[in-house]
Amino acid sequence: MQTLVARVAVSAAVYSIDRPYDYAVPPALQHAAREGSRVSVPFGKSNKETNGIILSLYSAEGEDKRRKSLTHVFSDEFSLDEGQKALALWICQRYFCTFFQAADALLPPGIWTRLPETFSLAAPYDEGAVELTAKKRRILSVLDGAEKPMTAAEIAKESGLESITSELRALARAGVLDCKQHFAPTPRENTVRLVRPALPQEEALARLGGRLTPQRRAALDCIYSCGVLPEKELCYRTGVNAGVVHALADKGILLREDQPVSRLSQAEPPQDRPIELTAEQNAVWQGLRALTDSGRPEAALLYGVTGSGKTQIYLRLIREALDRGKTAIMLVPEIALTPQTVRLFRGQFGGLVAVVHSGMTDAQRRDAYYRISHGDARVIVGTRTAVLSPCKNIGCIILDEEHEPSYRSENDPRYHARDVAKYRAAQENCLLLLGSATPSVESYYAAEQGAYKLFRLEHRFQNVPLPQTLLADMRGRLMQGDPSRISPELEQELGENLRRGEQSILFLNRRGAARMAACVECGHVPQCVNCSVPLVYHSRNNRLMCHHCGYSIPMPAVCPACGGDHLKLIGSGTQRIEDDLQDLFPTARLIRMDADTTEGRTTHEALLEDFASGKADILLGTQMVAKGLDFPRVTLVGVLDADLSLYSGDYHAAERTFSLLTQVVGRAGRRDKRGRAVIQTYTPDNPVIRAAAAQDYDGFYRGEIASRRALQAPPITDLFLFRFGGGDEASVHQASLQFARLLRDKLPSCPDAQNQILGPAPAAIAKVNKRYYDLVTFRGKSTPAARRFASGLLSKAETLIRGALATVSLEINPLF
DNA sequence: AGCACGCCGACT
DNA sequence: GTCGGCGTGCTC
Repeated sequence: MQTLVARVAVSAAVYSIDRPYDYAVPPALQHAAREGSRVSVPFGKSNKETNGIILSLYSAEGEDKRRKSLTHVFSDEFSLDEGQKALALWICQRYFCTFFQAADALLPPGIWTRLPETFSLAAPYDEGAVELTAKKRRILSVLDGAEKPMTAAEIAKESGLESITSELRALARAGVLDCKQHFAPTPRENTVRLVRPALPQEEALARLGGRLTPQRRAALDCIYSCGVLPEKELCYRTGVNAGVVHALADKGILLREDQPVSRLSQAEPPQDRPIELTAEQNAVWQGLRALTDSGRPEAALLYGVTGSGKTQIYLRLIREALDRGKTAIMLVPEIALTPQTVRLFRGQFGGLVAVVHSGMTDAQRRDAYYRISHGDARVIVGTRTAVLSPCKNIGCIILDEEHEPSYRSENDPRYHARDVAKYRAAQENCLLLLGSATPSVESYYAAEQGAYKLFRLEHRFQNVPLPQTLLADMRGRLMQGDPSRISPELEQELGENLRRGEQSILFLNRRGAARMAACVECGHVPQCVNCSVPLVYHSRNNRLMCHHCGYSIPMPAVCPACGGDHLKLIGSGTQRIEDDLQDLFPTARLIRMDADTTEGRTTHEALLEDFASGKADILLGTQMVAKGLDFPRVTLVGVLDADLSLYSGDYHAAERTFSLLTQVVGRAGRRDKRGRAVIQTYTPDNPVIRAAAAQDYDGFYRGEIASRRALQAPPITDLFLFRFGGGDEASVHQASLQFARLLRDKLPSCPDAQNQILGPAPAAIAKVNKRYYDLVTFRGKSTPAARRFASGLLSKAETLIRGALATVSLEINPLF
């Protein structure tokens, strides 16, 4: 006897048991089940209904007793194709997650909706089939009195019992209860109801004759002058009720149709505006063009100083990909995905653009997914998640500001958009272009090694000179007990700018610079009860808040430890600097922008607009003022606490600081005016600070790569980091210790690894959200063999720690 | 005997 | 991760 069997990747399978599981396809589902289909299957001893994806189908002879059957096949629209399957496989191997986790990341959200299982008595039931505990009797009596099937939650509520799932499962297995799983239909595409005339106007009027009421007349007048309108719009414009429109449609005078929202934007045609290039840009473009013509996978790094016009080259590349009938992916950092950016690409490529980012609603993301997978959208503009888009036939993938940390996912799977892009470009034989004014050390190293072709744009647009930079030494002031955060150098420059009516930006390097409360008497610093970090003062609500978990307390009047009234705020928040500035320059108009003052994107945008239109003299803020908009009238930039981000202890610290400072300083001066920058620092001799002040990337890179080599840090070698986490510090510690011992035994047999183990050590922030973290690391080259070895160890670690109330994950070259 | 808890193996 | 089976050991 022949049975159709599906090999399924199952969502409930954890890493150490992640493999395809075989299920019989019941006849009723055989028409729907395909390779790539999303399904529901029973899994585990309790046969819990679990999501899955069919990897392949085959026919088998005879029966296999152990084989269970598919329960349900989800709608076809969001099934995985071959390319996505290969990508998911690559992701789960590279980022140490299950196949299902990887595959799910490629699909839009909200497509797995299932209703809770319901239970009912299987009448008549056999009393002798199970031994009935008091709990089970209670459950049966509740169900006996019920009119319709109940969910577990309803039964629990009705019976007053807790944790009844195991009883319900036992009763279902014994055949006493019927367990039913229901599936909600997958949400359809968002649609708009459009209305258009079905007849010529005279004919319509004739047909209505005397029944042409004023309302009908208004609706018809409107629709005949507009042609097509959304029904809502028609009602809105004419003030008629939707019933009137329905009546006209029933009489065959109007046609109503549902149009997917996603198709509407296609109405906008591509602009085909000429993309002008300077001589230097053109040279780069010709070089890249040669790469796209090669028909092989190619990768290039475009190192171009701020304002050198990288975007023009991106537009040209995308245009060229479209002309060849291909698609293009344009990735930008989270902070840069502003309405302006979207407008730029829409202006050029019109309705061919799909925007993809994680802030969109589920329905919006499904629409975008639909348009991309159907080939309606061919230019994908978005943040890191856009690199997972279901586009086919890719002509080029571009990462702007490739060094940005937002390309790294912080949730499982913890992929890096740059690496995924590299894989996809290789699969598609297309060009990967990485652009940056401060390339990541990794990428520049790869370019040096010849893995990437390197292109440079050395000249700023219209040859605007780089700002003149001044380092302000803060050390002396600190020792003299001068608490002011504004150096005399900066004060003087600010004063000058105000006199001349020019704008200034002050950038506060917030990393570690937040305002904490500390008792001057006993030294106590209020900490978060969940996370091992100091609480940060927020002036908005006068509370101390945790930036990791959101815990907060009102600002205490007295020291919670010693009861003294000397609890003071230390560190410098933007609020405090705002006060200082207001004291120094009482007439200056200030805009302060940080997490306190800007809730949500719109206020943020509005503040920047205000500043751009000259409604303020000084913009003061954190990270968010560093990037994004160009302000042509800004001629002075000040950086406060430049070095604070240098000492956070991970190997990315110097790189992050350099790129931040370079970008901020690059904001100053445009067109006709040479800008000035003042960098306030406590370590003016630090080579990273000096290189940033001089806008000297090459100098920075040479120093940094030497120090990475000395430290044996990436990209010279790779770090395999196992992270153990759990609520109980002791058991996390025990687990990581036990694992480190295991690793010591096994590591000598690992190909491409150095036989040296780091840790277990507590993570830099050891406790986050009531969870403790321990790290165990080894160094090696991230080769397929080494990754297989590490994967095996992760599985072992997972089984090792079971019951320890701990979890373990593995990352290569993570952020700490 | 009756059950709570921890450990262990299995998951198609 | 989650369940069920089984042993241990405590309690009525």
